[in-house]
Amino acid sequence: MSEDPTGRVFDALADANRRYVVQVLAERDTATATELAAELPVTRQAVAKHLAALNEAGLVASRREGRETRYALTPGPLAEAMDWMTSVGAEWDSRLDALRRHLRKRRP
Amino acid sequence: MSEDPTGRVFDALADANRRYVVQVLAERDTATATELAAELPVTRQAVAKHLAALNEAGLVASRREGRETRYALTPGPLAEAMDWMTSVGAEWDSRLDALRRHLRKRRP
DNA sequence: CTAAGGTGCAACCGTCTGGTTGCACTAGTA
DNA sequence: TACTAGTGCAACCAGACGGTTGCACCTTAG
Repeated sequence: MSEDPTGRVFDALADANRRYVVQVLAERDTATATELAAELPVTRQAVAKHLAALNEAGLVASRREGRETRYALTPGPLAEAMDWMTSVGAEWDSRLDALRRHLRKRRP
Repeated sequence: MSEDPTGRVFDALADANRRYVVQVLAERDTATATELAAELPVTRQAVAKHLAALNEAGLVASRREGRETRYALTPGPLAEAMDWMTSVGAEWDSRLDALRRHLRKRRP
């Protein structure tokens, strides 16, 4: 994979625990590794690794705050990944129409 | 990962070769493993594995045609993956606005 | 100062993954 | 029939991955 931004995003989102972290981070604004570990069936260190992966994918940013490190989303790369999907999806298209209609619903 | 449709899609799209296969399959309608292998720096068997992965993710379907097996896209699951992205993305939002405008451009 | 909560780093382990090679099988073709 | 192109299957390998444990290092509360 190495230097492949889109690939890193997809790879980061491929893990269910990582997706859960992203979801939680989307609801509340920030969270720490230990907080997240409490809601997941894995160790705090495992979560830390996941956060590191998300960070390397550019999806998350860390900020030290006293004795804890809080993480927050940085959604730029996610849009890029979606961009890849839409541009490829535009080629064969018929299904994509349904998708577009679906997106419209969220923004009347 | 096991039984995780969304995860399998993201995982399938995480590999650059696999994404290239999807891209090619989006341009021309169908292709065989050997055809694809000719345009990639890997063996035919490697491509076959990638196609198997894409197939398991539900992104691709195979059809035997005489002595060759042609593959074609089945874009349903891709929309599901995008759905996950949009529904999560909707939470924090500001960046998502730019994305929506971007999508609108493709469909005036 | 001391104790405790929160991190980070490193080693280790089993498993999955992308890739290869080798071989056997099927289907058209000369 | 004999040849050739296209597949499929299996074994194998090195490296990455998700996860764990153990420990040392700050930072705040008593």
